[in-house]
Amino acid sequence: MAHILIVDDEVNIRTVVREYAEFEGYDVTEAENGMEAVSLCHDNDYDLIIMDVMMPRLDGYSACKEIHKTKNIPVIMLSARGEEYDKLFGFEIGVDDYVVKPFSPKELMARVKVVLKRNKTAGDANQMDRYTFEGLEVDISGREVYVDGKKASMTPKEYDLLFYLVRNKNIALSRDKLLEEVWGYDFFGDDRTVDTHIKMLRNSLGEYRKFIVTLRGMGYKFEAQ
Amino acid sequence: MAHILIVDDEVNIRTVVREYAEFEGYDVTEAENGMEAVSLCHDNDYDLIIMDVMMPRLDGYSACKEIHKTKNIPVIMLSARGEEYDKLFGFEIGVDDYVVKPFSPKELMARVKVVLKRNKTAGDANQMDRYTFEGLEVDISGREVYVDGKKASMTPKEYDLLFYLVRNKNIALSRDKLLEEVWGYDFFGDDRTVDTHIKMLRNSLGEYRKFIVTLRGMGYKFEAQ
DNA sequence: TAATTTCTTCATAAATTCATTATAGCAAAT
DNA sequence: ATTTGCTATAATGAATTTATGAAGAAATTA
Repeated sequence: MAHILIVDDEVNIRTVVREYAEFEGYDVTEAENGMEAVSLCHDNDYDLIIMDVMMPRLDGYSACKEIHKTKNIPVIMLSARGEEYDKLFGFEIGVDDYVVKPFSPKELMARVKVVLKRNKTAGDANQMDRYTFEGLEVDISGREVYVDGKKASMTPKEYDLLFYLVRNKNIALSRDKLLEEVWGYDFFGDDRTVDTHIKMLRNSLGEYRKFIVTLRGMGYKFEAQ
Repeated sequence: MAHILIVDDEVNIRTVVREYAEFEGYDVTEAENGMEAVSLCHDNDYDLIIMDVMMPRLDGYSACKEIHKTKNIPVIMLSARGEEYDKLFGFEIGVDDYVVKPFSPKELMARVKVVLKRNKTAGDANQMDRYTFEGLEVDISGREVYVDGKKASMTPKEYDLLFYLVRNKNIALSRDKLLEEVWGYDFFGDDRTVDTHIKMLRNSLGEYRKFIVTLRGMGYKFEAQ
């Protein structure tokens, strides 16, 4: 069943939403503010976020933007009446729906249902994830890479490694982390294996090898945008 | 550009919405009640319907149900405050969004934008059921395949496999994914079964076998256009 | 039930890719 | 400037993966 993250600084709101959501059969996790939500999303996968706009530490919009940098999770915003400008703005940055406070939990649940259903069918087959960095195009769903418009042919490990790096762009990744995520938790080989594959990947990327940065004493990072 | 049908018995509302919609670049048609809307939808194709709930002759919900019997057009409902039961009910019968009267035209336009965008990506796949790739014709609804105009006779699994590949063309598909989607979740056989059927499918496709690409270490992909 | 078609598994050869090692090269610290 | 530790690269044998043909099992049809 779907896992929902509820982000609000008022414990009463969290509790009410949690109760209704759990009654509907969803798993629920709570966060007190945007900062906590971002951190939780970094380490976990949620299917939907219900988030207040006004919160201490990090507001709902900023948190939404931050989370969407790395993950594509639908968001329902809880906002006070009369924040129309924010509404227009919010749809732009990837908010899926708004519920105005004070809200009816029933209506909120109806909207949760709709948003989840919508994203289920969308994400199933045709969720395109395609990235462009200057002349480098990385089409993860199509498992294709173009260097200056020309298709690069790479080995499986090169694809897997590049896709993982791109998905986690601008995040430092240790060799251990890469081995665990790209090779699998059951791989107990040499650290240097990563180096070799980074080398081959760099060759495949030509001038765009520059996006793969060596973090001396640490690992690697895909640095772009 | 998108064509919008506005259904409301109050001419002032229709006019305001029309002006904002046309400013955004949409084509607009008006209807006075549900009956008229149903009749218009019977003869024309609209991309979105904005419809009031309360109308003489035929109310919004009934009209929505009636229209959805034959066409899959997204609907935004205009409703008065405090119609919560209706909201829950509406999501069930295929209403995409609600806007509460009195509404801000700006907000309405923001929601129009979201709903259209959502349905653009979703509706794309559902309509087309016949594909042509050079001399290869794939008629999914007719369950027929033509190679250079000549009907190819294939086994059930070959059809199912090809249709799934074509429906998800340019998307990398793992053997597990194919087994799950084409064979069913209750198939617990060998991975290599896919290979064998790919082989037979390729033979059936003759020169157009080229569209089925092997993704080493991963699976297969139908690559075309 | 028998005949026919289709499906799945298995074995093998060919092709590709991988992990490791050794060595050279580079960067930071002393 | 030298040392130390880390990274880049090339080479190679091992391992993995795919294509294919064949055969028995299963399902469908007559």
